[in-house]
Amino acid sequence: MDIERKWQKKWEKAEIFQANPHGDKKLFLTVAYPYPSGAMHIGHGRTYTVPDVYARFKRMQGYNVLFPMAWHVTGAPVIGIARRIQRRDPWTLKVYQKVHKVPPKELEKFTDPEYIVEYFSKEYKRIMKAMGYSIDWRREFKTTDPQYQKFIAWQIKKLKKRGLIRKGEHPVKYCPECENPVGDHDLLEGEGVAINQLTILKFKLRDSYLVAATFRPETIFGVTNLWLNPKEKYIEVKVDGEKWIISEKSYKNLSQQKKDMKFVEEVNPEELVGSNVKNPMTGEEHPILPAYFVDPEYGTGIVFSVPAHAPADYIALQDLKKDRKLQKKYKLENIERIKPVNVITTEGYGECPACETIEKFKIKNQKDPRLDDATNELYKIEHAKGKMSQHIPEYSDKPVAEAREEIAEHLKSEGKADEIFDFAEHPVICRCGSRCIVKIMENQWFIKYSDKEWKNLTLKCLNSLKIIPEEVKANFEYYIEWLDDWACARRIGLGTPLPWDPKWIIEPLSDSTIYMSYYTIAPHLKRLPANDLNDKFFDKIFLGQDNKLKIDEKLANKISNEFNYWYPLDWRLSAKDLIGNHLTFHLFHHSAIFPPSKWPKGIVVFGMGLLEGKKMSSSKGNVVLLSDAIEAHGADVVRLFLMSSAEPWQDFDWREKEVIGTKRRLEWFREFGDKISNMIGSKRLSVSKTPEPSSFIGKWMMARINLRIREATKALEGFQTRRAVQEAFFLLRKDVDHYMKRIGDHVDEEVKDVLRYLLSVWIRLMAPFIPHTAEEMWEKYGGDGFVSEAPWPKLHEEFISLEVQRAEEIVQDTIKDIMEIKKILNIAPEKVHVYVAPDWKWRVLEMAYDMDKPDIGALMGRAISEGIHDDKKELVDFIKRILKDTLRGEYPGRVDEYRILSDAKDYIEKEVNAEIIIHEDAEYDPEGKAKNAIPYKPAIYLE
RNA sequence: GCGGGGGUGCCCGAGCUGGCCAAAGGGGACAGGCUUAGGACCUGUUGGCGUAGGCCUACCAGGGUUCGAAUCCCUGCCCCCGCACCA
Repeated sequence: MDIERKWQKKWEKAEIFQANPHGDKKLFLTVAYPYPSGAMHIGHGRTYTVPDVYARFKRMQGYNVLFPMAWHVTGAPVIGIARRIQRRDPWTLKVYQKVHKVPPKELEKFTDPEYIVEYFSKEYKRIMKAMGYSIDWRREFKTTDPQYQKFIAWQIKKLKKRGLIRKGEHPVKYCPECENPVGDHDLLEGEGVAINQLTILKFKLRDSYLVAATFRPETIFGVTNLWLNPKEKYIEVKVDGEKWIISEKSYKNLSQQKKDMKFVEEVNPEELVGSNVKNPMTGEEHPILPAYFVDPEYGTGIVFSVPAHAPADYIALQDLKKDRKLQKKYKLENIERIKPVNVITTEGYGECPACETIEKFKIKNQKDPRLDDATNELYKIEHAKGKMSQHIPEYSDKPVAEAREEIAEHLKSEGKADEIFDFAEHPVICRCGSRCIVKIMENQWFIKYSDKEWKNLTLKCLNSLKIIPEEVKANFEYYIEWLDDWACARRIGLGTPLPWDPKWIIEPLSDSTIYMSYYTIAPHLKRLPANDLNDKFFDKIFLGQDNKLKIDEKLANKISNEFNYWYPLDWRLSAKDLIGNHLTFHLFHHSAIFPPSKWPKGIVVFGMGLLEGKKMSSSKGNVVLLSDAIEAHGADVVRLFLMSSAEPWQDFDWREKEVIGTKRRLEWFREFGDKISNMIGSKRLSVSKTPEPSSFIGKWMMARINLRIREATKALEGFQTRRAVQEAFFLLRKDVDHYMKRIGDHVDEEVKDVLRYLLSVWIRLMAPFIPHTAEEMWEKYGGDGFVSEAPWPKLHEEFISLEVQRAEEIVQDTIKDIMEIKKILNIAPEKVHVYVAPDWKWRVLEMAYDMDKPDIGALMGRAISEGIHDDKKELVDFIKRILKDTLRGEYPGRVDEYRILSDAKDYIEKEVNAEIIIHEDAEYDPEGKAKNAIPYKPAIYLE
């Protein structure tokens, strides 16, 4: 732990992560800046470690790397949090005490939203430093800085000038008590509940209308009656000169959507029951009937009944038919005569799909909880596969999905229908305790992502960049296509006011689309008065316009040059769930504001974090704080674990047990360093000198080291951190273990050279992942300067010889074969005879590889004609054998098996615990085993 | 519903441009070494069968292409994620 702090201080003092323009190999990467409303947990740890690892890797490769960080403090959540803290809301207090571990003294100050973000951004910064991130902190800013606000104002004005901003209205979740729109985090109940658009159909009753809300306007042709709940209160309201009858409970919601809606009087639902209303489509008369399943809060509290297609309607009708008392009470007659009317034909269903569904689900009455499932199932099937039935005028044979739209449009245009919004589920309750409603926000500002031309430009931008992983590209395409106009301003929260309509605050996703460019100039702007940073200034800096500025021209040129040096952004990293908004906006805005040469060049998308297999969630307390993890295991362990347990775009799972396993492996690495340095003496690591061993195993080790360099480098280039760690650590470790076993105690100069080289390479390969440990070892074993600035291990492709690796495989396979035979025979032989394949077998093999499609006949023919081997029986047996399983893949080339095995003789003897006799000719072969030898697979005889 | 991604050995997870895949790596379990019995560490085993290095059964289920499929195609079942004004 002290080691980690020590190196963090040294880095800071040496300013090695401060990036200034120089040289032409630059790399600029950013990761989504945090919204500091809570403590940093291990999920965040992964998010910020990935870019750090990549930044460190690229720095070692000689790039001038810029990795900056800032704080996204714009938005509403902290306002709500502060309010709840002030109110001493027990749930909020508990979360902040127990989950975010805020000390009581600090928590007291959390009634100020600004303080919350200040507290947590400090905390974040502290932990980011403790994690060893190679961030250039000079560029730090927060999104409420006056200079940044100037930048945001410039950006949004730019869009407005391009005609990409418009005004309109928009439905939102709204708390009438707080008089504010509410987000999911503001809710006590009803998180994630969607807002649905419903069609309302007007059924005329005398001089007023009963308005029924529905998702399925197309079923209007199958209406048999209307339902209302006689236990609830109903009222008459005036809308646009019309009289509507709705439930009292729906009034609150609807009155926020129909601005001129006025309460007129209460209506007794009991008196309505039994009267007839007129169908707006067909003009038929339908009776109003009582039903208790009708939810007065949902829609309008009035439902029209389509018993053929709605299970609830059907069962309610059945219930009513059985209930003589109720019929009598409301003087209902001819109830029996009401029959379901089919309107939709769906394959697999008959005249009355609702009846069939009721039977399938075995539903007894309208109080059955399974009724929802039944309704849902039928709804989905009919929507997906249903067609309007033959007898329906104008719409017959039309798919339901189409007919639905057309019918609603048609009725609306005739004034017989309207639309409203409602929550998909009730209730939705604000943290203040009151029920939320859907409110139509008027005069809302929108960014016009629906603009066709803009979409095309953005698609072009998308096609010009690299996306990791590639699969999510389809996702981007989909979102660009699908994205509609975005409400880009809010009435509450921290942020930048809209320049032309300052009572609106620019919404947080809209103010973080091109801010990466801001990092490139942030250090300078900090020292300039915000008022001097007008639009002309940004036009000059970012777009190269030749403007007269309030600030010194030389300085402005310098700033502009720095922007041009760093931009475009090479990599943007962000989470998977932000593809649909932030990342897509990022592309939209860049394409609208910057020329193609400044468009982003790459995007990396992250997965989520799991904790012991369960989804992490701060609000549920299911998190491990990053600071606790560092405390318990050390930053390098946390880093290594996070990087090795999953690729960035996959979900990772924090399992304490495996974290501890990672810790042990890291300790092993440190100890291994000591072990090696003891073996080779305390000489300097050989960074530039590459050994050239002459022994097989030495060559093999060099091949493996370089193979790992190659693979780890390739993996890191593609942000495959897990793969890189596998190669650079686990697999290399396996190779090294093997090498150590192979050399036994023969430590000669060659071995020392190889080990010195190995250690030097290995520390550097691991440095991006475990920078503190790597620095410590680098220093200890005599590396030059910081390992963070050391050159990335150079790949010597020439060492990666297939032949050398194949040779070692022969040794290993031979041992394995001997062991297997020993096991089967259950004997402990004194001597093991090993026979290598004779020359003629190699020649036949080469011949076989030479042919396009080797078969027995052709091979035999050629072998005989060339007189390769006299014994035809042996020849044909061998050919059969190699045709069966040897001829696969690429021919690795002929190897000198005798030399290889002789070279490894001592080792093999130790492994199999018997004397090894290697035969080039089968001069001693009592059981005739030698004939089994084939290339790469010597014959074996135990005695 | 729309869109995206998946189903691999006890668990996690690689492989999935077809052959060297009974399938990397980790975890767990078992056995042995070490040690004061423990912890840590090291070694080995971890689908079945087998008296000569082999055979059989396996990568959700079913079908197909191929000399050959975990890998390609079709069908079905199941799972996960996003769908907005929320960072």
